[in-house]
Amino acid sequence: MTPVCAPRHGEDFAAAGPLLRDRQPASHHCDRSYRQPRPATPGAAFFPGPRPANPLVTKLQCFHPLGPDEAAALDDLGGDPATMQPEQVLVHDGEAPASVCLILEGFAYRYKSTADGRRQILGYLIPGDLCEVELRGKGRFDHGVAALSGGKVARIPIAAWTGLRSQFPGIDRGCALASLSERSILREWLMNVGQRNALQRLAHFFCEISARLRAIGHVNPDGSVYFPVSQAALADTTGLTTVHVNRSLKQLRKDGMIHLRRQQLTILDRHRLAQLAEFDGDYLRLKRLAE
Amino acid sequence: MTPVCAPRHGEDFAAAGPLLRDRQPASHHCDRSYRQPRPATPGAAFFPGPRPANPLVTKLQCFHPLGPDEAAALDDLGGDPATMQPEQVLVHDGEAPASVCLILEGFAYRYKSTADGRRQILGYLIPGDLCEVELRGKGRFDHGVAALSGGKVARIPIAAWTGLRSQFPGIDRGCALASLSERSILREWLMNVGQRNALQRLAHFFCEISARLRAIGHVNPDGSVYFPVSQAALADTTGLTTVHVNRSLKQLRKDGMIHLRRQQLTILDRHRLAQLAEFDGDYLRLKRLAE
DNA sequence: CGAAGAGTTGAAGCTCGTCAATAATCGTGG
DNA sequence: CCACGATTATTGACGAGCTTCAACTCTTCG
Repeated sequence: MTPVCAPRHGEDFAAAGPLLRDRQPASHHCDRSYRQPRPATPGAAFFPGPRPANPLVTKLQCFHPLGPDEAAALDDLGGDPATMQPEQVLVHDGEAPASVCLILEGFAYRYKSTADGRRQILGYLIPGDLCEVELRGKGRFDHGVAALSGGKVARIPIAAWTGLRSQFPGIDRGCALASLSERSILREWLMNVGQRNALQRLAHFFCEISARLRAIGHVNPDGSVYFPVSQAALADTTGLTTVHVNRSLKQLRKDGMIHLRRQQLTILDRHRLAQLAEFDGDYLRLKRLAE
Repeated sequence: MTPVCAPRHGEDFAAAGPLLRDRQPASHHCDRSYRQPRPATPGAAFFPGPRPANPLVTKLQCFHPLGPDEAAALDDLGGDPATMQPEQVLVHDGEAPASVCLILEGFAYRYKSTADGRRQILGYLIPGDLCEVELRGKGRFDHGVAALSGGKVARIPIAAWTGLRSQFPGIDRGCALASLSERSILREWLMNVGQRNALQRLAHFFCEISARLRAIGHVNPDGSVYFPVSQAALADTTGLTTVHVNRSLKQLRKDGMIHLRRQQLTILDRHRLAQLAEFDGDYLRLKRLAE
């Protein structure tokens, strides 16, 4: 836990562009937010090649095959993607948003906070992930959603989105399966935080997020993945403190399991890491897991 | 955690009736499982009055009003309710059951186990709760479900159940809302285990389960509720050990917050308990909360 | 370069876990 | 109705994992 009210230095989504915060006084700071993350080693291409226009297509196809018309419909969704900045709130706790929120680039996270500012991260949203309104109309969020890194989001009006889901059964089914996957992840996280020690919790999270990133093709040629998760966020994810996260990471590094530096995560020994964490990715329900 | 392979001394549901275990050698032990729990104090009526035939109706109405035809359809579901015995497995981890499982009496729970026998309880099923197959056909469980106490279950064939949901929109919506409630509970549990201390975790769980039981009318005249949850189960729910649960309960009792004895839980000071746990029942999404 | 954030480290302490033994309770059979 | 065996609850002593506090270093970015 980290005793700061989440989201730290949070900004309102609606007031994103012009609003400047004391913490980020520079005027074109937001550039950073949707720039491709810099390579881990100078010169190394960050992503294998040009990305498909709509990561949602890639993501849904991890769960259910889409027809060409369905993929086209999703591509047409577009709208104007907005940039998101680190710690910017996408959905407030208690809000009933009028739109569905699609992550195009970067990471976001769901969270809950305690009165004294402790924060629990409830899940991560990576490119292609949707932050849906639960059941038309009725959907008050019982948690918040915020950007973890800079990136891009698309806001899709609820009407348009439900229309799309009802019109294209493949999309609908893909989303339903993705939603089940999310619930399975929640259960696994509860297991993680409730029953495993610090080393295992971190190892499990690394296995999971790397599987998800691989599934949507977000792997660098050298096998590393973009991982903009600070140790403070790791702490709030695993129910530990930053200090203990730091020490546990040191251990994992010493044991040759991972390499984590400059927002680049490399899993050096997938087998041992999974064994330590008792990780079995079946619960993710991904059709095709890279490798 | 409790280092025993969950479900402890588990029995197969299919082989329920005749199967006897070394641990329970007596031949009519199963009597206990579907008997009404005995009164906390001799002579006290356990339930206010005769219960409605189908607790599912009561439960769904906590989320969405049902038409008379819909309630009638649920009543007709019936089938032959089977008795369940404590620790009997209702759905195995990894199973793809052919029926939906409705709890009629008693408590059940979802769980996951580690290799070394530690167990995390992922949620409780109380009368009226359904253990649905997730998405027709595809539904392999990534966790197990077992009876916590003795009770009764009804098995509803998937086809009949999906038919019912598609035929009656009120039922369908009620179930969808109930499912959202379950997910919200999962998130709240993650928060609980990740960010709160032992006292708070227990307090929060008591607040939650008592709210759910009140919502379906399972309250005794004296305000107590049937609570067949052993300290070992509480430990596996909260990610603590039985010893520490025991000490924390002692503290809660000393502070005059709860009374817990012989499977009867009374919340003596709801306000202070909720305050300690930072409990706000909104996430349960119950339309009418008793009181 | 300088400031701010993120990561790292040490020392001390507290919450919670482990081990182990005793007491209370429950269900069953005599 | 009481006694017995098994499970569950309770307690003490001790130890470990994790937290807290606080300082320092490294990285990032204007």
